[in-house]
Amino acid sequence: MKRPTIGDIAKRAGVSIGAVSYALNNQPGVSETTRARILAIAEEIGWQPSFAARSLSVSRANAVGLVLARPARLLGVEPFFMQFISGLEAELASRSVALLLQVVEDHDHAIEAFRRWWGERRIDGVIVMDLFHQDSRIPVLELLRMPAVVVGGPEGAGSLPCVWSNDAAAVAGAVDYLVALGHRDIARVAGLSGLEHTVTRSHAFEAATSRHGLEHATVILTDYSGEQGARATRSLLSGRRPPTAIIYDNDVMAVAALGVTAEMGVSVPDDLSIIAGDDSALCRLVHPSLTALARDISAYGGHTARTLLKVIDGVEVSSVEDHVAYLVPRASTAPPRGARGAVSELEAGVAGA
Amino acid sequence: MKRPTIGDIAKRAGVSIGAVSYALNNQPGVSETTRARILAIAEEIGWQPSFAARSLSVSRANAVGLVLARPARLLGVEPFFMQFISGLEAELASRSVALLLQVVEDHDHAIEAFRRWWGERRIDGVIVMDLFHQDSRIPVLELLRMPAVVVGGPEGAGSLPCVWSNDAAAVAGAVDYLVALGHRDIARVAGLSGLEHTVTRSHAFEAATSRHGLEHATVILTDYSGEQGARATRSLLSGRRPPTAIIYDNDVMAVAALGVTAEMGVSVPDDLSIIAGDDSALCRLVHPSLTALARDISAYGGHTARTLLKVIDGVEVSSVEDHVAYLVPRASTAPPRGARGAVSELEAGVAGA
DNA sequence: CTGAAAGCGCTTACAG
DNA sequence: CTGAAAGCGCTTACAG
Repeated sequence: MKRPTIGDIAKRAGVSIGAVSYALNNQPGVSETTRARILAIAEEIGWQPSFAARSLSVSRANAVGLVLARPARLLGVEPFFMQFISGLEAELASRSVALLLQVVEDHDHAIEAFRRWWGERRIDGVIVMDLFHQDSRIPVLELLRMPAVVVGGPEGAGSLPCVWSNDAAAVAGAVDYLVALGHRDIARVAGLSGLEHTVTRSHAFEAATSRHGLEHATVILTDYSGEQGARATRSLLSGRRPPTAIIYDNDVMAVAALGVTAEMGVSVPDDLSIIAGDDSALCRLVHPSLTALARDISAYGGHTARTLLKVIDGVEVSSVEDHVAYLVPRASTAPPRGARGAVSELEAGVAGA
Repeated sequence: MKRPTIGDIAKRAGVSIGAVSYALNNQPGVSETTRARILAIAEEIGWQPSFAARSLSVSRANAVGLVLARPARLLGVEPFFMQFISGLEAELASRSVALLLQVVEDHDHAIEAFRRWWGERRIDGVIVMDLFHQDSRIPVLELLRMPAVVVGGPEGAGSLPCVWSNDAAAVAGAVDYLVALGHRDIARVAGLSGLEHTVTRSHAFEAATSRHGLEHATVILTDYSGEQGARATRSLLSGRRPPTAIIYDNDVMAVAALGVTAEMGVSVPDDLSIIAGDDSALCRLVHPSLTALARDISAYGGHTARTLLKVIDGVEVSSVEDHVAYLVPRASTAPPRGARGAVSELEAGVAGA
């Protein structure tokens, strides 16, 4: 009933354990016939390598760590994470690398987890999500010389390799689209102010709106939660000059905004156009369905996994760009009332001519 | 630059590695003074135990596995999972047990993962989610004599310990509430037909509705996705005798239903009352906010973790009951139009007397 | 191509 | 209380 070891195989095959090891690992050093015999015996007695023993010998954990530093409350509603993790995990599993997951409160605890896991040689590398501006995790990882890949960047990733998506271009594209529809009053409800990509997106938003000569380009910062998204929306719509379009930094807040418009009697998209910053099933669930900036999040996770495995294998990797998010127009965006009237008049004029 | 081992500590302290091991593990066999000296040295040179070496010696992995067998698409939108995992992980982390996460396509792949992890002694136990009726994973785990705890049950969990919540009572309570409001036509949009708790809930729904003498208690099965939730809602509302209240098996479908009612011009809660089977931030995000069956999912995860750790420690555990979900009334439920009229007449009558 | 042996970094009886 | 040694199950130079 005890689990079989290579010693048991060696005994049965009448060879040394070294030979068994070579055979099992497809190394030269055994004849094809003995290799076949050894493999057959291993199969027969149901041998499986001891993970700990192998780890100890080759000093490799075959595992990577992911430490999420967001409250469970926010992680839960945000479809992004589970989707990213799925893609990440699928790629890792295909190379028999395990994923260790930990959820912590802040970066200090994340760093503690890195230190412990790495010190124990329990993981071969980590992936860093939710990159902050001046992120305290980066210098620690650099110091530990720990294989790591940052999701986001490249600004703020320090010397660590990163997999990123051009957020600035995506935001600019969204603004361009709204302007093309005729909007002049566009606001943005952003995520956590500490996040590097919030900074990037805000800069891009400002650049794009001022390029188009828009003046009232308000930005409100939130924690990504539906509550704060709703609050920001109420405040924008109650202002002296309410925007005719709002771009949200995720889908959860955009959905919450839809609730606020219903509550305030604001019609979407007639009175207000809404763009969700992430696209998930949520955006198609609600009515009207939400125009969104879409990306294949699962593939992004897979891309990240492959990059980390390269880094662990000692391949020199710097920054890798993933696809830019693209706009998926749905029912929540349309020309603003005024502009539509203008278009109609124009059409009428043309028709009359 | 090489990582320090207990050998290094022993050399510095001028003792044997055995003594160091005893000191580090708080075992008797060393005097307090040498223990203190050894601990100080360990601290000083930044020693951390090699996870693999320790695992190999004590033959314990200090890790548990979680294999999710749902498509990423569904995992992502469902806030339940991330919340459950957070609670689970927090409890595991507090005892320095790691969580290995894998996402697979079906139960066969899940079983394969169990076999591999267990064979490699990479985990000490697993937790089984989404228990199916006649679940193929159960007999395998029983055969492997692998520590495991089932989330759900106790029906269908076989001889495995489980942590469950009384779904039947929760559903019955929801039906009672709707009936008390005056509803007589109540439908249920259920989740995956293969899931054990779908069966349990359907039985409870039938029992409750027939106890109240309701006749048109339709049940429609779905895959939990918003798409299918929306489709089921459309079909119910387009029927010859549309229900005045619908109970959904999760929150995602209830949100989707809200989209459908908007699209069809059905007013919630005037024309239709909606109850969501899970409560998450989503239910408060939308407008009208959704009445829901609420539970502390994170605590449920923690409870599950503690139970599994007990099982791993050899404690005899059978089935453990977690809290029953309770109804959180919000804006999506109200008396049906007819009944409210009736109540008004009644009041009028009373007032007139 | 094969065997005997050292080593990975711990834990734990077993003698002193 | 302490030291020397075997053992956990592998991998990998090193001789034949």
